[in-house]
Amino acid sequence: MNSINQKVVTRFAPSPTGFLHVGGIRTAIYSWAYARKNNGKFILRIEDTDKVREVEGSIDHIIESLKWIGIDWDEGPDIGGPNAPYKQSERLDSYIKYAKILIEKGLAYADPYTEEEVEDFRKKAEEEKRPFLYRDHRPENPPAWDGSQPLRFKIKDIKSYEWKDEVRGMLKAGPEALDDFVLIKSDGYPTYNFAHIIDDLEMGVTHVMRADEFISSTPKFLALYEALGIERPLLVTLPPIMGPDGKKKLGKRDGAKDFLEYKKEGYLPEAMLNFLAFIGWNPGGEKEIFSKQELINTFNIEGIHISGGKFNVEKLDWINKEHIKKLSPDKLKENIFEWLPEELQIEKIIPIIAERISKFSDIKVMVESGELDFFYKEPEYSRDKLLYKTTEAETIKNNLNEVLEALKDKQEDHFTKENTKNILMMIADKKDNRGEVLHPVRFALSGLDKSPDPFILIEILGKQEVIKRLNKAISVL
RNA sequence: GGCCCUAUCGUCUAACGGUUAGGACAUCGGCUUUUCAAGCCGGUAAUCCGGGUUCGAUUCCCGGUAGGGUCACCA
Repeated sequence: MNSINQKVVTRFAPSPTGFLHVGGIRTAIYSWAYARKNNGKFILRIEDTDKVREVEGSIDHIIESLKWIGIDWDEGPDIGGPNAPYKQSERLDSYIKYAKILIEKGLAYADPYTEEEVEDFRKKAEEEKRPFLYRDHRPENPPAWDGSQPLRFKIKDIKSYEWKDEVRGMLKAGPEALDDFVLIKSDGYPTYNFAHIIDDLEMGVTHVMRADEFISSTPKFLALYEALGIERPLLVTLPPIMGPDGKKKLGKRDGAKDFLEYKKEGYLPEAMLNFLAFIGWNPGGEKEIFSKQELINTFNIEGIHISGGKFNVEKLDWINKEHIKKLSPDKLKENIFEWLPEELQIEKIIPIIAERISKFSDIKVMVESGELDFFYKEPEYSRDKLLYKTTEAETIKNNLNEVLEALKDKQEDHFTKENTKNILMMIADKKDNRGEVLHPVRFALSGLDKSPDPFILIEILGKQEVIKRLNKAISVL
């Protein structure tokens, strides 16, 4: 077992079969956060042993996804490291080396069957509602392995296993979980089952964090560790992230999208980090908004959950909003301007937009719905709307005139939110109904049923535009 | 079907034998500078069922039920 003083080494090992979705990202977050918390090492390794399913460009896409959310690694395919290479397809010599050791020990043998024959065994087992076990068909005198057949691991001791999982506690499995699995495929590449064990060994990985679908194959891994006489890393099983129905594990098939889509939708990477970390882990307190550094400082294995959690978009939006609020003025401006059309890039509107969005793509919706038009376009006035809940055009007209009178002699720099609020409220409070002052002013300036309050509108539009619009509105009445 | 795992408000969760079962999101209601948003205040809402163990079970054990994972020359 690993001594307590050993430096923590974790890894994230995706296969380049397309994009990463939130499930993969979260696994990466935990491994990374744990390594950072313990001043350990985090490795990125690419498990590209399935050449058929490999998708061109995946590695770059994976790296881009991880970098966006703020995960960094100490060793990896892009930056190298003492255990290079970090792509399994380039580590074939290692697998062959260990395969030969197993052959010599009489613990690995060539599989003489064709794929079709094995497939028939499987189908038969399935029809009989039995689990498929290759070892039921284990050949008595297998040929010498020449690399053209699959090399299988020979399980010498078919027994029950019991092991400790750092999250689940003691886990067990019957002998049915053990089978002669393929070590090296007929194309010369190793299987995941074999390769990851060799790599973890050579790279000194101390904690293997992965989702719970690997629990059932753990006895096979355990048998392999025994056969090789090697110390195993600590096993940390992560709970699944469930799909929208809350039942099935989230997968690409049921809506799991490319993680980078969240970037396109205008989510903040630190919000994604915060949100994802909290599906399946909780530090125990009531604090929910965590910065990257706080997350690293707080992360622990004890807080990892056993059962799965659902991906809740409403909660994500809330967390994102909380992170937007924490943005520095410069950062906020930078982010918001990125989403605004040229003519709307007015610094003064940033606070208004910021309080109305939960993610930056909401700005796009606001722009498209014309909600922001009044900042640079004179509104079209409707008499009915100006009248609001009264039918007394004279009253409204008088009120608007009163406001106009109060404002027109003020200096330009007097047109602040605070000042105009005092002026307007003083006028409004004299009336029976404050809305008969506030609403027409707001509408005269924005032309919208729903808009920010009249005071901030005055500040943003400035003296000249305010006077102009008030006059125009009065002329309609 | 075999093996394995899981089970607290609608959702994410706190509780590590003793709490009026707490918080957050969502929802509902109220307040403010009578719109909208935001903000603030408040409400509704949960221990899957049945047995044990115990003075006492959300918590420990067993069974049921429901859900999930896995049974590839995929990872």
